[in-house]
Amino acid sequence: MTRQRLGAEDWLRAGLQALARSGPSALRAEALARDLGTTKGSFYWHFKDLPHYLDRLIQFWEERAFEGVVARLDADLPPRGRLEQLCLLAVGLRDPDYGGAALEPALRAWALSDTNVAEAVARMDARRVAYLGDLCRAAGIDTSTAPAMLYALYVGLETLDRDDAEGVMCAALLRI
Amino acid sequence: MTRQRLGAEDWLRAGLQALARSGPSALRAEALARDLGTTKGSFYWHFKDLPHYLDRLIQFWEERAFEGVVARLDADLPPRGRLEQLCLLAVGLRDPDYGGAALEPALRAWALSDTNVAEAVARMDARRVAYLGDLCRAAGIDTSTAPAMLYALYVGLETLDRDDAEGVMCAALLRI
DNA sequence: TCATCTCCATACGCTGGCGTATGGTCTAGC
DNA sequence: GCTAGACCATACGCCAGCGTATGGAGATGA
Repeated sequence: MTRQRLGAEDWLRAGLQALARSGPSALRAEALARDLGTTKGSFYWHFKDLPHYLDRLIQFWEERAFEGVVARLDADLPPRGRLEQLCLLAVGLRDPDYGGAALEPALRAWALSDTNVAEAVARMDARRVAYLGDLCRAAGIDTSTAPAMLYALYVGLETLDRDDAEGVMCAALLRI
Repeated sequence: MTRQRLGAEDWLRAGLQALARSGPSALRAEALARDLGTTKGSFYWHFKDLPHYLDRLIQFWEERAFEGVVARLDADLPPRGRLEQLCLLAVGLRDPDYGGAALEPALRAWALSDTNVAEAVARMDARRVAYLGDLCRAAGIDTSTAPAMLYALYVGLETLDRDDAEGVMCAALLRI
């Protein structure tokens, strides 16, 4: 049973889930209200209007999508170990509370029609590739293509949502 | 100067371009009519309604997205050469008439809210991975992960639309 | 008990896009 | 030139979703 009274964060979580489930067109006040079993009266209490909500939603994602994975890494692992752990965590981890595996593909789709989203996604990509670059450098791996390759592979595996994603990532890591 | 009289195919090409440029929400009769410098009177002459148009659009893409690349391969190249040529062509080729690099990410986004699209994309993925598998087998490459890896890498590079996509794909091919 | 504040429900006007109806324009064939 | 058919413009009714206004329920403190 869900809580009776909702907070802004409930609406944001519901937004990410709806985005992952049905794409950007699901981000509408009345549809989200149906998902949450309430009415848009609550929505417009917590958020000024739809654009403000969407801004908060991107921000909500951006605050979690990087730290959420990196925070799980073992700090006492050597660089190469952390790199491998990161890659396998990324393709394996799926938090259904925040949309699961389909979230980021949907976000990238949303980015096509919203400049703010496009900028947030670009920032996130740059941040992640830079972090992969740091790990590769520390592990003595050539950084000319490896970070971009690992990240593209991650994005592709996430998009395709294949069952053998971990196996494929593993095979790639063995060849680097 | 564009033609005065439009055919169904003009609407389909415009649809793929709009999809790539602005995402699935751009697939509306009146918006497409604006893009083509006409009115929706023409749209509803060529198509019964929006769902029929969208079905034709998926079909239009599905008929071209596989053959369009494979037809460009040199038949007299050895298997490994064809494999490499295919991968580099795929990440390099961009036909702006059919939406360019952003098309397929947008299609995958659209698939989130439309079962028919999801099925078409899944068919296409399976077909391409199977073809990569054939090439790998013929080239004596282990097929347990290589086809899926190359394809995921392709999807990721296409999604990220990086300038160094060819270089990254090249590096991956050298390690297979 | 009562007042107050937080949060939600409902009703309303507004806009934008869908699909239809109807009439206009262009072109081919005669 | 005329006619028929292919193609497009415009106007209309309809509906879904936005944002607002207003009232009501539930908790909390005096």
